[in-house]
Amino acid sequence: MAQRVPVASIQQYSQEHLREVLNTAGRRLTPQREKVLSLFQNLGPGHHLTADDVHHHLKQSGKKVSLATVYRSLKLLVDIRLLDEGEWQEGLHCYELRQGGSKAHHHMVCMRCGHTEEFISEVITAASRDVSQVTGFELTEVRLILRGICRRCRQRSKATAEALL
Amino acid sequence: MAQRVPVASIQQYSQEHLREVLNTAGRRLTPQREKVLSLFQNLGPGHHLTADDVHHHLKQSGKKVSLATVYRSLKLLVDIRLLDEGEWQEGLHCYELRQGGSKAHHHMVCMRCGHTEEFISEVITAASRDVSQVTGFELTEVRLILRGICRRCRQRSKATAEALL
DNA sequence: ATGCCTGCAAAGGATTTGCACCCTA
DNA sequence: TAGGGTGCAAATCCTTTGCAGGCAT
Repeated sequence: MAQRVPVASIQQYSQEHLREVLNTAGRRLTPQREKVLSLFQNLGPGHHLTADDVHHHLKQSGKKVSLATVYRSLKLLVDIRLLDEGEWQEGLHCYELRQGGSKAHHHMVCMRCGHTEEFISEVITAASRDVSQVTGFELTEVRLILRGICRRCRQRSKATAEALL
Repeated sequence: MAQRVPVASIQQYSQEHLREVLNTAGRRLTPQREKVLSLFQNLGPGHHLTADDVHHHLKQSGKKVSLATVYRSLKLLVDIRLLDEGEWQEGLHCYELRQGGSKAHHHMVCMRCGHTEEFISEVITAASRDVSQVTGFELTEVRLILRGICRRCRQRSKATAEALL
């Protein structure tokens, strides 16, 4: 297991990384963009937020960023590959902090409570690479979503069923 | 390989299946719903259409079904599990005929031309089951999307690059 | 200073919904 | 005949965009 790096460092690093990447592209590091990125960093990896979630979180923290700007920043951060975007729950476009390395992590979404777990599978990654290679496909992204009912919800419904007997 | 069943039979079967399922649920088989389902059946499996695509296709065939009804029918057909819904291309909700069996088929989408290939991987299916089992997750659906550049587009851009020399 | 960014509000696109009429079961 | 379905248009929801002023570089 990789050692956990202090949050402060991660933030520091990405803040600089962000400024650098932006400036190189002739774009700017603004307080708004910083706030959006910080939100994800403070929550830590594994959190999936919609644009609206981000807007609300920031508003509650007293950090005002307009919704339009939230949308613009999220898109930007995805371009820069600091965030990932996906529709894990039907109809909900969410963003999450991009995991440090090249590890493709996958999602397991509970259709009852919406809880999302992440996992990594070397087998699946390898299989994806194989399929791509055979097809002459240049693989950029592997995205796997398992949908179903999580353990907690299964136990809950089991308990409910028993109570009805 | 399973023997290929004549299209007519499939249609026949699903038409009846559709009526049966609907009636059982106190709902009705209408010409509109039939037209929407037929469109997918006539195109055959592997076609991904948006609600708007369906609307246009039907209009061109002289079969008028209002867009609102197309939306309502698509949702219904997904509920009945005759169609599958997915966002394979960013921001495009598409529908496709649900493959007969329990085989989870996956998608490989070219980010340049939008072409979509399908494939089946026993390895990935098995790995998904394993992960679910370990986590106590009741698996309902496995959805894998590989994004990248298809062979044709790679060759095309290679040719273009050479022409520029 | 320059011109990229922001906030606001309006525009836009996709999907849903209310309602009066229609038609299947 | 009853009540689910349809078409139409209006309403919603989510996201993008135009514009005037603001602020990094």
